[in-house]
Amino acid sequence: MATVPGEIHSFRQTALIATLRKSRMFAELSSAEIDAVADGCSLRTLQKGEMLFREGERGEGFYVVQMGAISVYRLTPDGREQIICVFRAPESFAEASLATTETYPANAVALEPSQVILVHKARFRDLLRSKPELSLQMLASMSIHLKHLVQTIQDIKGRQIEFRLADWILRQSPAAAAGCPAVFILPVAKKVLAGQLGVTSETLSRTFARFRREGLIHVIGSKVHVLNGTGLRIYTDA
Amino acid sequence: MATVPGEIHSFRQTALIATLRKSRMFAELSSAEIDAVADGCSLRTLQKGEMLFREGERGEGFYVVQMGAISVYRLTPDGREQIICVFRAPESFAEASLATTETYPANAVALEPSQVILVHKARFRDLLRSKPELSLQMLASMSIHLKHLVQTIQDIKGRQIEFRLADWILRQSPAAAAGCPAVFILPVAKKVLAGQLGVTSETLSRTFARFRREGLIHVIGSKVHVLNGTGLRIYTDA
DNA sequence: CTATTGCCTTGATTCAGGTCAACAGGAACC
DNA sequence: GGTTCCTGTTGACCTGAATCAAGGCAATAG
Repeated sequence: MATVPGEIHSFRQTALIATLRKSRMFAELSSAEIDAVADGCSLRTLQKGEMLFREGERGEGFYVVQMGAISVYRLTPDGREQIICVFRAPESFAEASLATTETYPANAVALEPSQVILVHKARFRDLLRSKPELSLQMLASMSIHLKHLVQTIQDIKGRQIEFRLADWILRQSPAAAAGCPAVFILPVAKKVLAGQLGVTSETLSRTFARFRREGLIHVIGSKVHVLNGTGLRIYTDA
Repeated sequence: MATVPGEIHSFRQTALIATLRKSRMFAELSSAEIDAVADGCSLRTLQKGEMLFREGERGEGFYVVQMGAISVYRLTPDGREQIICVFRAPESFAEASLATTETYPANAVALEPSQVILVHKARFRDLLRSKPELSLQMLASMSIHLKHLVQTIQDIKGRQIEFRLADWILRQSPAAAAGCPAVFILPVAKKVLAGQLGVTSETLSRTFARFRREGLIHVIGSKVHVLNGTGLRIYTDA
């Protein structure tokens, strides 16, 4: 992108490369290969609430989150937003835009101040042609998203927020899942979490309240105390 | 798979190659390349109701439908089946199994007597390594599925079967979508269609009944007369 | 120190769609 | 012929979650 003189540029580049290396897709590349990928990237900084892309825009490439959190969502015809997935470092998303000339099928917005790495389409395609192994990584990455989406579809129909919230809580805190009391901080606003779980914030609030009433958890602001992980299990097993 | 002597084998092979050529993924390959792909394939014939694979099984590769219809679905914890997608010739599915060592994340069953081509994983991966362009096709194919799933998630939450059914009907019959009266045959049993649309068969039945009462369609068995496509539009636009 | 604004909680009400149950028409089979 | 099995239709009822509406509580702005 913008040419930045020496020192700063190399600092940026170092951070960028470190992120790429942490991402699943590029984890197994050699230094030289990562450098090659990094050359086809640019960095974008986003304010909280700033859009990264919108549904219908031409895809420029795919993204790797370096910092912050990006919510990918669609708007239902009646205007509500259905969050498809929230990505954090060092996850990648919108890989699909690589393969087709089509436009992004969803919107992406920064939930907090964020930095994302844009991997430019054309340059990356060139790279793919010369590095067939890379394409297997891409396929793997996309298949994980596919699986995730399949899971989401299931969850949304598979009834009961109790289930989904209990499951989500236990995934946040391995200790709690093991049965020990534990505390963790909500990584996103409750409003956003509600979106992720596919319900309104009112419903999420009520479900937290129910868990609290049953003595399973204790919520203070964004701090969640899991008092009885085993009790939550009951919901997920149901 | 099983070696079949001369004539029959080559007949099979010809049909198989014809199907591969029609599939989006292999459409742009040369004859020699398609032959190479076909060498890594085997054919499987399924009775109606026969399982192709089950959730949790090791993925042997991905499939191209040659004949019939395959329903890919998951079971919700309470035992209902959520159909993810129904595939017909010459669509391909389960591409995701190529990239990872993981197991199939869903079940696949033949809705009618069917034939599918199994593209073996290991052999196809070898091919990918030597033909990087092929991997772009793969990526494109998977991104279409991704997009489809995103759409499905949206539809399931995005309320109102009226919408989904009206939309589905209009997609079955371009003529009806254009506003002309038209007739078409349901490609699957109503029960299955209900699953695809994410509702019970009772609800589907009632929705058909409503459309009938409103004079939009007329259903006799599996024959659907669209009387007023424009009227159906109203639901989809809402 | 008050307003304003955004986020969260809680209650009352509504409604789409699921569940249960009864029944009708076919198709396949004896 | 009758039986059984299967798919569809329709009705009665129930329920999970959305919607509407009213506050509460912080944090920031004036």
